[in-house]
Amino acid sequence: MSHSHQEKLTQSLTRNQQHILDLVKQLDQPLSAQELYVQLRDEGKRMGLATVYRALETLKREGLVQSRTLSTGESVYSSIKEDRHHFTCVQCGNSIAINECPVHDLEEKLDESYHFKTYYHVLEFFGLCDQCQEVEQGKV
Amino acid sequence: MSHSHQEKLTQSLTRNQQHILDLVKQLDQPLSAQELYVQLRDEGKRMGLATVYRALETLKREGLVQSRTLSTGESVYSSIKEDRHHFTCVQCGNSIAINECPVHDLEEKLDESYHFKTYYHVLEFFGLCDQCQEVEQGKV
DNA sequence: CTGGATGCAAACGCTTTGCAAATAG
DNA sequence: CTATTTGCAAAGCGTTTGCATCCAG
Repeated sequence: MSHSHQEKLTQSLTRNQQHILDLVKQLDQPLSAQELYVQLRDEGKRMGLATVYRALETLKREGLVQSRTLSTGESVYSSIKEDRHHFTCVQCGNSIAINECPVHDLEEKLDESYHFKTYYHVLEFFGLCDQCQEVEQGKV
Repeated sequence: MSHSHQEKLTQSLTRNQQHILDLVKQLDQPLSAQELYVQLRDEGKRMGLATVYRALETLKREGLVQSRTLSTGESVYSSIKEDRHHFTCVQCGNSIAINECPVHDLEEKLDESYHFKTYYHVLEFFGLCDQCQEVEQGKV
């Protein structure tokens, strides 16, 4: 049971939890619990859907995985390599990824002044995308 | 049917939509659709729960109301006066409001370069709060 | 008259939970 | 042997939707 290069975890990971973490890490895009469940099944790593949900919750608590909630209400999970922020259109619901992030300085300050231990942050912009602005103005 | 000081709305608001917007504006904290529903009922402004949901969606599309999703999965709605960001503990689920916001400059830049029309943004930090860090370390 | 708004109840879909069996240490 | 984890199916719960009715213009 090798935990590869993990730091000081509160508890060690179970086999299933490790499988899920490995999968999330190797993916380049966030997936929902159900999508991860299917993916794992296809890889031969069979486990119950409830286990996937429970494992993701554990991994989140451990700071190993992050999640964001889509406009549909479902959560998607990804590893905490880098920030990936989004603009979401309140009209069509589409999301566009954004690279810039002006938050790191503030993050450090908050951790100090509030004694937080921040694992990650989520920054989302909401408004109208280019196309939906045109639709609203009757241009289309 | 006076729309007070609203700008160029795509469509005019119905009476119920106006009631909901008024209520959201006068509240100092975000409420869920169901909480708003109860509040409206208590004020004598009776309407169906579905109407509240539909109205909030409309108000959001119009850029008159903003929402954020709690860790429980439910959405809470508030007016777009000012940003109010949060730190949420992945362990206990508690949220703490934060005043600082380093995002405005970026917001303008994005609107320009992507042709977005940003109504509002949401910034959330996730990690361990002071107390839960201590619990994890066995200090409690 | 006509299209949108509304209310109600049923349906949805993601997530959580109860419980017994399997597993870890 | 005891504490956890797991799987399955059954709830749970906020939200959405179908449909008949109501209302505004």
